[in-house]
Amino acid sequence: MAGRTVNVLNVAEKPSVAKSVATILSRNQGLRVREGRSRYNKIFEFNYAIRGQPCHMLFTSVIGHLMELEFEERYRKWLSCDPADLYHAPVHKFVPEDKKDIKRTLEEEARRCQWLVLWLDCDREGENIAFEVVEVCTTVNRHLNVKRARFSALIDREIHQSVQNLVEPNKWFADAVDARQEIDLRIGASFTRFQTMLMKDSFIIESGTDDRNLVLSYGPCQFPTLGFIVERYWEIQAHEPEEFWSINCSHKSDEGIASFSWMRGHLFDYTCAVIIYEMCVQEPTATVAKVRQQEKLKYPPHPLNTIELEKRASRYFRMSSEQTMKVAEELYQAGFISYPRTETDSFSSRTDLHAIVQEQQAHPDWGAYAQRLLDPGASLWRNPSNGGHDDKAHPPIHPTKFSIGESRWSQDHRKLYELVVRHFLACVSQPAVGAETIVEIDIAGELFSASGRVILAKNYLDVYRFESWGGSMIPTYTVGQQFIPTTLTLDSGVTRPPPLLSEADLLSCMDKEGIGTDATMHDHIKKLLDRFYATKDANTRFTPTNLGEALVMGYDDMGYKLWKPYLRAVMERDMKEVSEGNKTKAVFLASSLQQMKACFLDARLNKAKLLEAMAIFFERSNRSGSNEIHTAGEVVVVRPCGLCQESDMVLKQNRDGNFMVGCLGFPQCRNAVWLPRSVSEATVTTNICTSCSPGPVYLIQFKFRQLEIPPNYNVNHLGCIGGCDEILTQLSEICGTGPRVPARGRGSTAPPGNAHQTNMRQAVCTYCQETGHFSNDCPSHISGSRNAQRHGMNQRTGEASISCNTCGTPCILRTANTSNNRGRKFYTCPSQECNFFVWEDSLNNSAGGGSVTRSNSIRASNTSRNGGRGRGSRNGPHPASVTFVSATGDPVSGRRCFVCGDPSHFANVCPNRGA
DNA sequence: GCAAGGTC
Repeated sequence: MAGRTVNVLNVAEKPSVAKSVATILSRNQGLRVREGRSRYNKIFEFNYAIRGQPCHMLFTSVIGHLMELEFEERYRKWLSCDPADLYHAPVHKFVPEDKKDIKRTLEEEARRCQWLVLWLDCDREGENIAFEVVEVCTTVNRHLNVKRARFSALIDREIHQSVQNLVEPNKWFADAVDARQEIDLRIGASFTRFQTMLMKDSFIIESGTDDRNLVLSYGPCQFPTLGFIVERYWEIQAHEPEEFWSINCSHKSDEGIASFSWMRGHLFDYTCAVIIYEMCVQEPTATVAKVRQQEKLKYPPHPLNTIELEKRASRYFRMSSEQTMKVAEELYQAGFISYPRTETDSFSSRTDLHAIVQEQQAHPDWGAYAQRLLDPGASLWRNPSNGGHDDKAHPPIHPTKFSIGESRWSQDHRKLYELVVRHFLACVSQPAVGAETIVEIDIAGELFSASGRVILAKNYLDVYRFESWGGSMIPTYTVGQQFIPTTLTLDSGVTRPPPLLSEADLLSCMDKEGIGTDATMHDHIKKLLDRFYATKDANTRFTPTNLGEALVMGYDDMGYKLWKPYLRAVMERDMKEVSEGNKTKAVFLASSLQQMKACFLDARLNKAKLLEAMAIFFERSNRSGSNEIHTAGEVVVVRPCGLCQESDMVLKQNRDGNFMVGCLGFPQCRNAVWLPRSVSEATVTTNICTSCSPGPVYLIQFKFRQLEIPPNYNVNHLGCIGGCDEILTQLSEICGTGPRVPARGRGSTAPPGNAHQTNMRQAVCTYCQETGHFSNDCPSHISGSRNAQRHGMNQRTGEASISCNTCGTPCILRTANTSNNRGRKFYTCPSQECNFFVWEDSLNNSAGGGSVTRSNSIRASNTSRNGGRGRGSRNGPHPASVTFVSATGDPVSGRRCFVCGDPSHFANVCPNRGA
């Protein structure tokens, strides 16, 4: 159907694509360039034949979306309408001022063309932009023949194939985006106006910004992002440290030292751990059960996409995702790296990977590595792995131009270019190879293992300096070999809360839940900082501000999961339905907006929840004299923190009204003393306690609620939280302390209307029973080893009624704090030598004979037989060799039950063992 | 003064 030459207007999504495609199609022959109305969007001209039809091709571009969506004028002013009206207020698309010149170029060129070919990116947004271009062009030329070019990479064959097989634009794809835009706008604008006006009227909000500019925005991406941060923060607060025990063993020989860890990991039940430990100590000979040697590979990363670039730049350089994208964009604009906004993490088989490596051979730092890669004799090359993502539009991020660093580059430019190059070189390299040895030993039926690793070939790790693979040597062992452990200890530990979310963690959460796109995730993160919803520390970890926490808490109290990723997930599913033609845009819009409007109206009805949550952190603006004792920001120091020894401990009142004295170093330091629930008022005085340390410990004037304390206690009390105050201790025990209900944590299904808790659990040491620290931080400890612990006398319950059967020292009565036995009392010997332990309730149980002497304590001493006093000092090294002796000083030989002393069985099967 | 999505 060859005939008269037709003029074809071709439009790409960005200038770089217009240039690339024009260059490919023209084969760089007769390609002319001229200026358009917009300085960024050139117009390329050349001749081409589409299916035999001679064409004069004009190739230009837009810069992403050409149009924006906006409410009609009369709804634009914040006070012009009820925010609820924004769910049905008319909206229209328009070309914003900064895109007008692009529009004019399109109009001018479209007038003289017969065909319009759309070269927008082949995703939903691209299809939507295509329809924006169609609207602009067909408005001035109704006779345009509109076609779509589908291409998945800027590669010659693909582009030529694409132009010879033009298709129709996909309206369903564009519709899905239209609907998303409209829903985002209506939800965002309505909630933002509502909550901003509500809060600004009600509270004094310090946000570091001018009150006039304070906007409390709500958005379907920014709020779930904030939700991730708050949820983690709550998880940390709700964490209840739990003590656990593990048995550890080391063995030193001429070849070095091996640390064996218990293959059970750890136990939360102290008694069980002691019983097993005792079995080990009775028969301490270790027998090597298994020696496994295997080759281990550490693979290089997948090719680099945007999210990985952001995560790695954050991890390796602590660069913010926003800065990373800004620098990457500049490197891309200057031609040094490929397009930085890509989901793709696998290279097309058509990419000339060798050519990219070749370019890097001259680099002073990694040039030699690039040369080795290209040397077939070095066998370093490996085809890159496939990460499983492909946006069909862009390749993984890789270097496109060699540079030893340009003079105008900042440090960040240098770092990011280096990361892109090294990552690429790593991708085409062999994995690192290590030889791993795992040794398993058996002590009295318990298994322990130790491992060592030798790196045989670093391979990709030679160039990818950001990753490492630790190696450690252990002595050689053979199966059946026997030895006496150098140390065998029962150690305690405590479970720790997870850390605050890092930027890399946050990006992972967003990626996993589909919040934002690779090109926008960093924007959402930045928005949270700009809105003062969250802060980021030097380690790139995020903490919600009071404002951020209050907003999430308020909506959560209403029972709405507006701060969860579900809303976005549902919208994403609906968008997919629309883009596949299974649901119309009208149906999606109507149902979604109806639901959201109902949610909005309900939220507004329940605004008291939002106000309540805000009132926890902020002062009411319409009340001058708050009757609350401690408002946000007020800091009243009670004492220096003895745990972290860095910060002060201050008096605080939690959301539930309970008082506590907590460390300002929270959440890094979790030292806290909860005060009795019956306290109605607490004021720090200038009086200083004469006995508690570290001081000064300021006395607090308490007022108790009369009805909540026994009649023999005074309503007013000047007390000390340092541990010396019997009255405070007694009232804490009688009235209880701290939160009344568990704090919300991940997946909490707490019904709306719950009182809120911070639940910074009261720290109570299970050894000395003092508040303010856990047993692993107990000052009474001499070392972390259970075998060498000295227990402080319990001030409250120190009245020992029984004595240790080994040393005769009066025992202390303590309270178990493990999940299985919480609240149960037991006796232990305060001596560091004895491992005496007995449940209080078992003493009254006649089945066990009622005698504590049935317990067979064990001690470990060094060979000098000095009674063990020479070992276990806080910093002292372990002795070179240790033999185990029984309580009587005889070498341990026979097996005896720890509970009843019977040599016929072990304690774990003892018929007399307590529950 | 609101959203999220493109991109110079």
